Amino acid sequence: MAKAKRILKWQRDPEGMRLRILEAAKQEFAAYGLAGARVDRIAAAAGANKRMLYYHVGNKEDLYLEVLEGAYEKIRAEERTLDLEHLDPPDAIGRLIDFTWNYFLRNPEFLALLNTENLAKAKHLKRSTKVKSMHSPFVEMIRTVVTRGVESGDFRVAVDPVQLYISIAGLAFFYLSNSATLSVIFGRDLLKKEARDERLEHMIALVLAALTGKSTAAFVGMPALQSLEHRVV
Amino acid sequence: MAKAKRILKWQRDPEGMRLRILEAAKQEFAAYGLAGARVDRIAAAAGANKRMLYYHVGNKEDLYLEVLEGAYEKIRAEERTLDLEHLDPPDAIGRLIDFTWNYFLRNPEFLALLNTENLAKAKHLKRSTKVKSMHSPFVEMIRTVVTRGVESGDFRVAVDPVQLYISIAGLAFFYLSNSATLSVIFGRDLLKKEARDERLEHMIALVLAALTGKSTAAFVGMPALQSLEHRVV
DNA sequence: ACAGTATTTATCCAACGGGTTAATTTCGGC
DNA sequence: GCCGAAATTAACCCGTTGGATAAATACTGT
Repeated sequence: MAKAKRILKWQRDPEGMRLRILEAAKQEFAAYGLAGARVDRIAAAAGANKRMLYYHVGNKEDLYLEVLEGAYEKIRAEERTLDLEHLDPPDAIGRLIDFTWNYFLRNPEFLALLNTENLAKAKHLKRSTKVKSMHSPFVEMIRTVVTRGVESGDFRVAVDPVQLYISIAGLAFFYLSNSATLSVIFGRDLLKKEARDERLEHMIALVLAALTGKSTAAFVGMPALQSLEHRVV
Repeated sequence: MAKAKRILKWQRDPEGMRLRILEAAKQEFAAYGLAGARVDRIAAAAGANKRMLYYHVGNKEDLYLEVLEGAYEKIRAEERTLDLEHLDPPDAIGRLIDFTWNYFLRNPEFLALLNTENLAKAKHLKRSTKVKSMHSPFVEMIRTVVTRGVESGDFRVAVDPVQLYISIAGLAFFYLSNSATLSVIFGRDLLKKEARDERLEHMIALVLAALTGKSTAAFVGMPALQSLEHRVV
């Protein structure tokens, strides 16, 4: 966590301060939820005085909403860099699953923030004009991929793209978001490398088998697939 | 919420009081999370004096753990009544999905409690000897169903039962737990009757298509399946 | 009856936590 | 150089909240 630079007494840095506050707030809200988050801790982590939060952003809920909006903006931005258009339909779906999985892995705070917001019954999201205008490009992407797949004969059947999107997200989200309790229940560490690889393989195999009708690696015991993801953004 | 009976002054009812406290606590923790829950609200909802919580259960965290344990006990009890053994493998999987879906629908607090516990990185669950000894019968159930399915030729491939269980739970859990934010994002009410029916159909079709290799209703546009669930417990 | 214990009520309080007030310091423009 | 707005700090306010104390009341066994 970047500490405030105090060369002599202090320096002005409004933009930097704002960013540090939002980053600290993201970590805090992700770690403790909205009610559990502490304004003082955010300020301390940001290397700021508590008063700064109110000066630069607003009260706790404003801060929370801004963090949430930022989280959505970030994933939407990355989603847009994925162009599934010129991939083979099965590859496109595999890539989508791979991206979703790795995005969640790389951004665990995003999962926690979504859970927090759902606990609040999306109260803040509903008020956010910003987020509502950022519709995910995925649904249309998926729709065209599915259509292409059906036309080419790669896919046996058409699926509602919203259902498919929720399914793919759900397969990844639940595993990661609930890894703590699941690891206790099943008595094995679901976050260790091998377990993560196995999970990705399973998800891709499950979805592709359903769509194409052909079995793939995880279902017939082949070695793990290489992750398709490269650095995005 | 059952109010304390005050016929004349007050009556003793330790067991009833305890149950009312736990029920009220469950609702409160599910609605606000651990940090957001208020001890006074729990007491009020239970028709009890706040002191009773500490007398009958313990402090806030003890109360929370007891609620969590109760939630696990309840689902495990219902799970045990489902015997998938003498069903056709595909029917058994369908029934499992149907049960999971409807259990989550009937017990939304369970979803919220799990999320809360995962936010706490399963800290309480780890300490609970009670929960750790209550393993879900599903994993073994699924293992034998899958084996039978492969032997009978109904299923093309063997799957790790833990992966399959997590996938089935995830398909249902994510949809329901995140229905608030997803409904905003997609601009449609995911909890209305038709949407719920459609989701169940989709989940069953997805998993069975992957396992059996045959397309089913949702994938070819047939009318909705009837829910298989009957009252349990 | 009555003694003793279990259960419940009525208050209280110290710490916490979000938010505010007011004073201080930096720095760009003139 | 210096003025005024912007940025930052320090200190405080005050309602909330988890938890505690102590007194009152109901029930049980004898």
